[in-house]
Amino acid sequence: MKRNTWQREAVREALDAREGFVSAQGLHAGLRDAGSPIGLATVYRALADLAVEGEADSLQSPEGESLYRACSTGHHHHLICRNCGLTIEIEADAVERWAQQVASRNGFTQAQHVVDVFGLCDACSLREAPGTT
Amino acid sequence: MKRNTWQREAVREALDAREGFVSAQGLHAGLRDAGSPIGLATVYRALADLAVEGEADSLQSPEGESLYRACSTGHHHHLICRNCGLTIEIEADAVERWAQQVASRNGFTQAQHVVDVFGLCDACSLREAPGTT
DNA sequence: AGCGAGTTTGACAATCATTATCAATAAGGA
DNA sequence: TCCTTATTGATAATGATTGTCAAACTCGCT
Ligand SMILES: [Zn+2]
Ligand SMILES: [Zn+2]
Ligand SMILES: [Zn+2]
Ligand SMILES: [Zn+2]
Repeated sequence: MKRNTWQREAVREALDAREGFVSAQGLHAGLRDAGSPIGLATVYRALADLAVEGEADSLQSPEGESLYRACSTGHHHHLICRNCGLTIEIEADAVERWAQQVASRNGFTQAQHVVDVFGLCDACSLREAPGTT
Repeated sequence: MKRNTWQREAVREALDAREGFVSAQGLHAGLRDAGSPIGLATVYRALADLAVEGEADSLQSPEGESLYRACSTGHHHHLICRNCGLTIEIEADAVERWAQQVASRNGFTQAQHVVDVFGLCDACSLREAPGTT
């Protein structure tokens, strides 16, 4: 049976408190800094569980790290600033349909998909673009 | 200046010979099995270069490995069988436009996107589904 | 063909995120 | 409260990827 521990709750809360995506390492560091004695392995486990249960979204950063984020509800995708990490959830039925179509049209079943858009947010764009340096 | 070595050529050819995506480790193993004395680090470097030069596509497997594949030309996405690795290149202007739109509509610039569909191919679907096992 | 500066290679060490261990702890039903 | 057993966490192990650096090689030049 699944038990309730303060650790799992702590991870859930820490995740909720974040704006964008965080790595397990990052979240653990944050918790430790906040005084929690929670262990690293536990954070990994808790995040993996949350992701399975649908309470968290997960994706791979370009560097290969697994990133997590508290997930509102339902299936959606993300628009992520690769400079400051700002994340915006986006829904796009059109893309969902397209993915299904592409899959079945090619004889594929049990289709899943990875759809994420990375870029520079409004604010960060200004700092990168101006100087034609 | 960039020099031509048999190693780089070997990697390019080995990659062309593959059907789906391969990991650097996998490609290296294959080359070694074929009798080549090429080093692992070199394969990593060659693949990274090919990816930058646009001669290879790269993506992260769900397990976090970097996978590479000889890339025909131009920007496109993939439909990948998560059982046998069969890969189909797909183009979808609609998705490209959508990604751009989502980005700019939210003030993002320099948008890139990750769009891949995973599923079970025709053949693999049969072996997984039948027995309600 | 022979030379030499500058690249590239490759064996091996170093990183680094993630997973496995496993004894100690604590959750929750009886 | 007591017992069973899931969970925790310090630490070791794993495994992919990158860094190191001397030796080998490329290629323009003579
Ligand atoms: Zn930003
Ligand atoms: Zn979707
Ligand atoms: Zn491709
Ligand atoms: Zn298949």
